[in-house]
Amino acid sequence: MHEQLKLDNQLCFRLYTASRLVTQAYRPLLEPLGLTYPQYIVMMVLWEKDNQLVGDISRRLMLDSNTLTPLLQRMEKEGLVIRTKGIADGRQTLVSLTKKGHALEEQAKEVPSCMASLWGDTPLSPDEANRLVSNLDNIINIHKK
Amino acid sequence: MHEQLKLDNQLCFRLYTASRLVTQAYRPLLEPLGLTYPQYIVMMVLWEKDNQLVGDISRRLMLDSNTLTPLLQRMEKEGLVIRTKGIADGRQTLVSLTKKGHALEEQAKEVPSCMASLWGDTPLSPDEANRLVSNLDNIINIHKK
DNA sequence: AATATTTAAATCGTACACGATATTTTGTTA
DNA sequence: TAACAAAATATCGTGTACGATTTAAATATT
Repeated sequence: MHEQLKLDNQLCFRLYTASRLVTQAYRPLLEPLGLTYPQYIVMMVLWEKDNQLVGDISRRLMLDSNTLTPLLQRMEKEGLVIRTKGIADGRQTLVSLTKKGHALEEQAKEVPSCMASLWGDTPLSPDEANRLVSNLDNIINIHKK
Repeated sequence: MHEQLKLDNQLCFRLYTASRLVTQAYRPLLEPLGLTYPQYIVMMVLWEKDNQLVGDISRRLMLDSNTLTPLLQRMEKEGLVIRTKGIADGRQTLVSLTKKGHALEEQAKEVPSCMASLWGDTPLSPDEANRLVSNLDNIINIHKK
C-alpha cells in the first residue's frame, strides 16, 4: 500500500468534505429564503453592488458562464434578478436585483450569525480562524487562473 | 450593507472555492487514469482495503448511497469494480476491485507527489499544514452526523 | 470596408451531490 | 408466525460544476 495514497493523508479530501458539510449546514437556513448556497453567494455579490455583468460575478466567484448562466436563469425565474442585454456592449449581460431580491437581504442578514452560533463550542480561536482563512486564500491563489 | 454578508468575510465561500480549485487541479492528473476526483477517492478506499460494502465506503467518504450508487455503477461500467449482492445479508452490496482496478494503483501512486509539486513554492510550512489539516478536521467533526 | 480575431455569454453533455422516496431484506414483536 | 418496524441500497428529480463548443458582437488587420 502506497502511504501517500491513503485517504487520511489527503488535504484535498478534507477540503472537499469540509466544503460539502458546511454547505449542507447552510441549507436549513437558506431554504426559508428559497435559496441554494450558490444562489446565496450570487446574491451576496449583488447585495454588495447591484447591476453587475455576468463577467463581474464570474470573476468574483471564480465560476464560469457555463455554471452561472443556468444558475442566473433559475434565479430570474424565481423573480430574484433580471438579466438584460448590455447597452454599450451587446455581448454582455447585466444582472440586476428585483425588488424581491433586494428585500431578501433583510431576511438573509441573520444567516451569518446563525452559522456562527453553530460553531459556538469550536476550539477555533480568532487567531486560529485568521490563519485558516489565510491558508485557504493561499490555496485559492495558487490555483487561480 | 450588512458587514457580515460580505463575501470576503465568509469562511464557507473560501472552503467552497478552495475545494473546487484543488479538485480542478487534480483533473489533468486523473484524466489519464480515466478517473474523476470522486472516483479517485473511492479507489483510494478500495486500494486500502478491498471488498467493502457500500455502507463502509459511505461512512468513510461521508457520501450517501444516492451519490455512491450511481458513481459505483459508472465505475463498474468502466470495469474498475464489481458490485455483488451480499451473501450473509441480502440487502448489502459488496464492492470489489477488478484486475484493472487493482492495476490502476501503480499509475495512481504518482498522483500525490505530482500534486505536492504544484504546491512547491507555497508559503505553507509543515507546521502550518498540520494546523490547517486539524482545523479542517474540526470543521468536519462539527458538522458530521 | 471586408475579413479575421478576440471576447462575453450561452448552450450542450456528462458527472456529481443531495433531499425525498421506493424497494428489498432482515429483525422484532404481538 | 403474521404483521411490523428497521436497515441497506437503489431510484428519482433538481441543481450545480465544468470541459467543449457555439453564437453573436466588438475589435483588430489587411
